[in-house]
Amino acid sequence: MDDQTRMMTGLTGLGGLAQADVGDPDSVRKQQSLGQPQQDIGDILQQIMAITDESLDEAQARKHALNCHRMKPALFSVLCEIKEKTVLSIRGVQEEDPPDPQIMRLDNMLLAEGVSGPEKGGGSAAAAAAAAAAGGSPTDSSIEHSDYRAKLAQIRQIYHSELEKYEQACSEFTNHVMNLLREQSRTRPISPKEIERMVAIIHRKFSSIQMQLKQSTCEAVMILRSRFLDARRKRRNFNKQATEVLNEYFYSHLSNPYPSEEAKEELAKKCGITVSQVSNWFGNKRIRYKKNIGKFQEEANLYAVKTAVDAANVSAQASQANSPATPNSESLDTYPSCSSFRPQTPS
DNA sequence: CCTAATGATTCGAC
DNA sequence: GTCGAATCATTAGG
Repeated sequence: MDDQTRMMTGLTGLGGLAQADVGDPDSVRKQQSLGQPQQDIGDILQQIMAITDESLDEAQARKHALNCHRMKPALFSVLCEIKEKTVLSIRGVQEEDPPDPQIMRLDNMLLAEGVSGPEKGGGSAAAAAAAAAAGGSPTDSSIEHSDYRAKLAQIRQIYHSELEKYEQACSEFTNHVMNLLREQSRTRPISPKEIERMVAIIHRKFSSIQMQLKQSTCEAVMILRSRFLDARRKRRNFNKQATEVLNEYFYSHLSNPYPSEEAKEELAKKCGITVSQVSNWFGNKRIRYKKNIGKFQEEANLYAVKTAVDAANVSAQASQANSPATPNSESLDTYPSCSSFRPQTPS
């Protein structure tokens, strides 16, 4: 008990850590059970206290002596343990939290947009598809496309350079702190675990900064995208030839105006538009025709005649010697109820 | 400027 | 996935 009080008086003024050290019943028990080495510990602590009053050279020498002391590792680990129990247990509770759903969402979006991930990846492909669906002349869509791509590349570049900056700063800072702590661990009870934890704390801080970057990048992409989508709505009417081809198909298949995938592809190629535009066109055409058959009567007759003439020409060429060409009466049908679709046209 | 036409989008049903 | 239907947004024509 004598030594205990001596230690306590020696320690007064060391601050919170020292208070905690002696206050912890565990530490008291440990120190008491050490028996003889208590003397050594007391001495060491006295010496530590005295260091502040000494000259730099003296202190340095003393520090070295302390570091070489046989009891140093034991004392060090005890102090680390106590510190662990008191201070760090409070701070280190919320570590290893699962990946933030928000940051995962942001990551996924950036990946999907082609901002993060492999160079010139899916994002530009998506943009290409969107641009292709934009319609109008091919030059127009490619202009929009390249515009979008350029803007996206710009965002991408900024994102990556910022990210790199952050990562560099993070690793620099981490190294700095680690070196500092390692250096200090020679005179302060700092366990490797604590250093590890500190690194984790730093990384958390930096990743929260990264999340802000990701968030603002996502916003930028969204704005770009919405602008692009707005641009997409700036439609162009199809050219006359394309409309003609589509109408021809529609009125010659009036009984079943549902082109197959192959037929759509064929029409798309002929008209210089995309398959989805062909689908849109037929969707619109069907509903609008059905809504007002009368209005489309004239148009229907026109195309019926046209296909009839074409068919007549073809059949005349094909079977000149065969028989007196019979005009294709079916294709002249203008009412869906009368016309019957069959794949009779020589293709 | 008003209106019809038209290409694209969205939504619910299948 | 496609389809019909309603709707939006732009274009074209008067």
